Amino acid sequence: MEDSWIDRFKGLSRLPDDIRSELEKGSQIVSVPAGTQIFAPGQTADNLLLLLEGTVRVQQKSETGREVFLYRVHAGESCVLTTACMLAFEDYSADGIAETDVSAAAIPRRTFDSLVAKSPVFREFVFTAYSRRITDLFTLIDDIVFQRMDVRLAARLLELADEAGVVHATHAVLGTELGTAREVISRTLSEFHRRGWVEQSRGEVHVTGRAGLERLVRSSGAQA
Amino acid sequence: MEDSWIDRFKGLSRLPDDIRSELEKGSQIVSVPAGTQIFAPGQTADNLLLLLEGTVRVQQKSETGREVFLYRVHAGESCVLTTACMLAFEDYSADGIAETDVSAAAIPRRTFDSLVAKSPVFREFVFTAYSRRITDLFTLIDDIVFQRMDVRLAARLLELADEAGVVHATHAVLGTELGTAREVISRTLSEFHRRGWVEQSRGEVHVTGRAGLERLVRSSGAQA
DNA sequence: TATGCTTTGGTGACCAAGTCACCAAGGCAC
DNA sequence: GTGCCTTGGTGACTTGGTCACCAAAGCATA
Repeated sequence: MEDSWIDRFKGLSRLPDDIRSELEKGSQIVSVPAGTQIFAPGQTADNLLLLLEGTVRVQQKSETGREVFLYRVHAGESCVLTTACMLAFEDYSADGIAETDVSAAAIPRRTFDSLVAKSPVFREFVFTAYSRRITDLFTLIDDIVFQRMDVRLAARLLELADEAGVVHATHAVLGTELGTAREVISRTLSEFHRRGWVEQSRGEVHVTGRAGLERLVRSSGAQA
Repeated sequence: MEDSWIDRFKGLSRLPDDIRSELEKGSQIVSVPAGTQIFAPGQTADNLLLLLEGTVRVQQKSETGREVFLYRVHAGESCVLTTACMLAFEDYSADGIAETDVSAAAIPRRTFDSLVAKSPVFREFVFTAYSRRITDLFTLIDDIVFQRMDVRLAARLLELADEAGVVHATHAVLGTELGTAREVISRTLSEFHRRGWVEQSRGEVHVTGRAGLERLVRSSGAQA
């Protein structure tokens, strides 16, 4: 019991024993390969997913066919917004895609509902996750409206770079992430290159001047 | 009992009698004048508000000092996103301002928590409200990223016009509503005027050619 | 290995929108 | 009335998004 996945979630470790075991028995661990569509518009979500490994990218298809990146769910977080739709029996308008191989604890509607009813700790966990997600959305809107593209791109590069400082993404992908066009990414990256902050090769960007990017991000009164 | 405010909320009318009376006894009707700040960042929300009369505008102050309009709560709806913060004991990052005189049923945290625990119908009400709000935010992001300003302004004018077709708002206010600059509103309105769709006077816009605005909105594959 | 297709990235021209600086007219307080 | 503040208008300029291309890199396969 003491090695349960439950302990990977800060808000859940305080659960009393009876609730813990109901949660463990009433849920199951699932694994899906990278690229899997985890949920999609028009398809009712039946499970709340708590991510154990990997990342899930949540985006929305616009009426015009293009896509907007909304947020990314990391290990230790939950796809909590789907719960609204689970309990409301409404369709979700965004889709979620496994960016890497993913494993997660899947809590079916029945278990979820029962835990929300029984456990104040579980309720707090769920609403805290909500609150964080919603705040993130607010910040996203703020960024889109007021922040310059070069600052947003710099921040995103720093966020996506691996230990070696390499970002594995095409210009087109970076474009969708930031809700802009590929050309804009190309132009901005050329500018970053000119300043000696990045090197480019096909499908990846090497961050060579973290400090410069960081200075740019900080200079715009930005946070995180 | 049959004239209770509860019946103004579709999702609540199915509440069983014991829950209904708990809700009525555990909440109170409050009224505030137009312009009141109903909740603000850094101030914990203590009540879930169910709006009976009036409208509340929810916006966020950005780091740069400017404001982004997020959404508007109408009579018959709830400021449900504040519940996330109520139960998560976290601060809300947006502020809510009464646009008109407002009356609302205020449900304190204690009552809210107890109802969520006891009543599946109440849970569904809450999560449905969430789901709608979140979907709205997604649509907003989509609009901001992909929709042209003239289309967005046209849609907003149609939405804000009273029965006489008059919108009471300065260019600056319309600017914040759409997350753009006053100048852009001025220019776009001049263009609408040139096309005979609106007349302007200080602090208000008269919609004289609904059909034209509607055509513009429809032409861009927009909904609602 | 040559041939062609697809993916990725680069570029110039153009348009839409945000920013800046400034001015003019309307309304209000005194 | 006089001055002040709010509201709206305008031109010049920058940033970002769109469109139409093209070139180079990778890949399949004949």
